[in-house]
Amino acid sequence: MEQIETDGTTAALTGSARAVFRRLVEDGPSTRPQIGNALHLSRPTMSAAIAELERPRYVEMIGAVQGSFGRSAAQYRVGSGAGHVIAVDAGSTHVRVRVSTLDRRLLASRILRLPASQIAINEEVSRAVAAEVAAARAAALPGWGPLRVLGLALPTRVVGLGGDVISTRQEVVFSAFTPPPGVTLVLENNVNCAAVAEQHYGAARGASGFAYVQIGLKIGMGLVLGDQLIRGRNGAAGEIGHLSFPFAPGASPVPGEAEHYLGTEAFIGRVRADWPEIAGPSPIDTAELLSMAESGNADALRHVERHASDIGAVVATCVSVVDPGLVVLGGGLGASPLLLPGVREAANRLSYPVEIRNTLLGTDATVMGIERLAIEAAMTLLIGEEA
Amino acid sequence: MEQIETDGTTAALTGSARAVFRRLVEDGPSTRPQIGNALHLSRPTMSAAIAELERPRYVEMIGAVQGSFGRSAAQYRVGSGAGHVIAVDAGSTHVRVRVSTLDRRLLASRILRLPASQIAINEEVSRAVAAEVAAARAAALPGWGPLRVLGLALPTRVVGLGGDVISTRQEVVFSAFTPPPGVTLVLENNVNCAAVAEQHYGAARGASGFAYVQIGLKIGMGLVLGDQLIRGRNGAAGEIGHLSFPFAPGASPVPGEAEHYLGTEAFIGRVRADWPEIAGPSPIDTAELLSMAESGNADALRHVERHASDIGAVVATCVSVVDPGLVVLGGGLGASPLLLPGVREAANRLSYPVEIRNTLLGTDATVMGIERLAIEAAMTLLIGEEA
DNA sequence: TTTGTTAGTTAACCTGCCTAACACAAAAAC
DNA sequence: GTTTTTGTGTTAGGCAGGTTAACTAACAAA
Repeated sequence: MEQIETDGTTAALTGSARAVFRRLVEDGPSTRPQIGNALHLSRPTMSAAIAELERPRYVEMIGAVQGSFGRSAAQYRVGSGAGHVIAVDAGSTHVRVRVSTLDRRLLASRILRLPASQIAINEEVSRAVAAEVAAARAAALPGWGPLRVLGLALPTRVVGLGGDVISTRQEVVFSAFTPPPGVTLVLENNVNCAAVAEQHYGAARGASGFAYVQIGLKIGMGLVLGDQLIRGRNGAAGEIGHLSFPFAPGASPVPGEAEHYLGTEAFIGRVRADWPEIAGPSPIDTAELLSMAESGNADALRHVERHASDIGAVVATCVSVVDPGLVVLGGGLGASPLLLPGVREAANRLSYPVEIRNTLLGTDATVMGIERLAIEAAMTLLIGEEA
Repeated sequence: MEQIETDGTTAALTGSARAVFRRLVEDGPSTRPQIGNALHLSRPTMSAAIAELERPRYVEMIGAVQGSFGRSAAQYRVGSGAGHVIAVDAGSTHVRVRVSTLDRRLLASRILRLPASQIAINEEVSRAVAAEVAAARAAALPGWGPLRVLGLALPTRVVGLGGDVISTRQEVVFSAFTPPPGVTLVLENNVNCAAVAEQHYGAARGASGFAYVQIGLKIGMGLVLGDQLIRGRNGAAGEIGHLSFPFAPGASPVPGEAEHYLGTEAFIGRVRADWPEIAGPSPIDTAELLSMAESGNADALRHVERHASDIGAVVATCVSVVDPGLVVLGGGLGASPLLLPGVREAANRLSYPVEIRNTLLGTDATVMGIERLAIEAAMTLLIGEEA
């Protein structure tokens, strides 16, 4: 009943072998005794598991580690048979690509700056993705093993097969880009990706629930509750840019108005309209406004404070709905420590106690998150049912 | 290595025995072949599992079922050794008690109407809970087996051992009520309980995620996402009464103001203030308002419509944050079909597509939900790790 | 009474882990 | 340079928890 894996499909592995493989993927190179102790596996079981995993080159020995006494221990890592993944962040200003093994050793990375900021995903972005993926694949070496999964982070809502694909613009990314056949495709919203990255590698490491709030050209949120990413029925969970606004007695709320009020365009517009002539030239964009505020400009500081307070009110709304306990601020404005105190004050004044932190990953968060999701999908392919 | 279970602690059961027991708890009496087919267990394994479960009386045979041909099949159900649970809904107007076996056979039930509507939980409620629980326990028969779990649904935030218990008032229920020693206690917010009940037995059966919105004296929400109840770091997930309000440019939002505006007190106040003198006497409470609206009174209908629209705006806020895809309306006003179209229209206009339904369980939802949670806790006690 | 069909038990086996005991390698002790 | 100490890896055997195969038991219809 031996299942010969000619291509990259699931080989029938024993439970302990799966656990060992997962451990090597998650925690990087380890010696046999380290793995055995961590997973509470006996040495014979470790021997059997390693033997199982070495046959399809899922793992490979990379050396021996000598302790103070005794025989040296063999060290293993994920092997070439496990293959690799390509992670792509198709953003509005850049296309970022990471090619990595399942244990996140970087095989190649590319960054393309788009000629102009693309407000929505379009054919230009699609062409750029096609070119970058082709370039990454052309550089492939035999030691990379098979390509298991291609992950794509998109600045749109993303719905699965059952959903209403038309209403999202997610298909536009394929207008000029044909994904390689036979490779599993993983699509995810870019803010959700950033949240995943913060959860595993960034400011939310160790938290079982938190909200990642992106504050930039658009505003959005990625929600992780009970250790799992919340996507929503229409892929719209966390679409706080779509909150209706204003919300007051007698007022007529307009859907999506929160984004128009809180996005950088409207924000910088209000700043410039309100800028006193004697204070010199008004800032041209939020980056300039931030640097003016950093150097102590009182008018700039006042506007940043005000915006932080507005963001805090939105954060408070989210806190009242899901009570995540932790909020990580990201995106162009959210990465700045200047907004942090204002958001923190407003959110805690208006709702339940919540910790607020800045991103630790910055612009790399999205591509790291889609990389993580691609690796998880590859693990499901290889050993089934990632725990 | 045989573990003799003298009291009610975990007996070391085999995996298949646990699965059989769980199946009997969840789906009620079944024959051996039914269970075996459903769980893909061979007949020898079924024999072993049943034998294991019969020794501690976790299951018992209750008869034989005859098919069209062949030998009749033995039918089993959960036995007295599995014990029972007590579920208590300590509400603001009633205290409801259900005593049931783990497979939800009702052993006893009690309803006490409180002398006056208690706006918050207090010693009066605590005394009532003590009396009702004592009465239920006094009626216990030997066939009920041991009391495994006491579940309490409370109209407060509920936090676990790690949390800030002081801020929640949840301890007030124990001011005059001492829970029976040695019995596992399960506390949960009453709206969350109602959500759990709708998820398993009511309007949200089969949905993997939805929001239960309670509209009555207070407003609140219970969130189920990815099949699990979302409680939040401070037990405040779904506390939409605590949303700050108003939320508009230049306005100063006040925390908790949403409840003051949307609760029945303020609502009926606005109705009475606005009531035209020629329309006759104004309604005294929302129940009267609803019945006037039902019989076609135009002024009553107008106010109900307006309120539905306000509720719809809050629902839209929740939909934009978590996109549950389904919202179940409950509570005194939420149970009425009159509000449904207005909420549905406003929510879908202001946010993403969302199905809106009325509760199917009404005032029983909370006690049924805490019963379910108590049973789940009892299962964890008996077989560990409820899947 | 025979026959066909379904229910349950017994026997034998398989998988996936374990412990016990032994063989092996490398530093430390002599 | 041998021997000891200590940790690494393998071999042998056992056990838990499932399987299939084959038999016995029970019951309705012919």
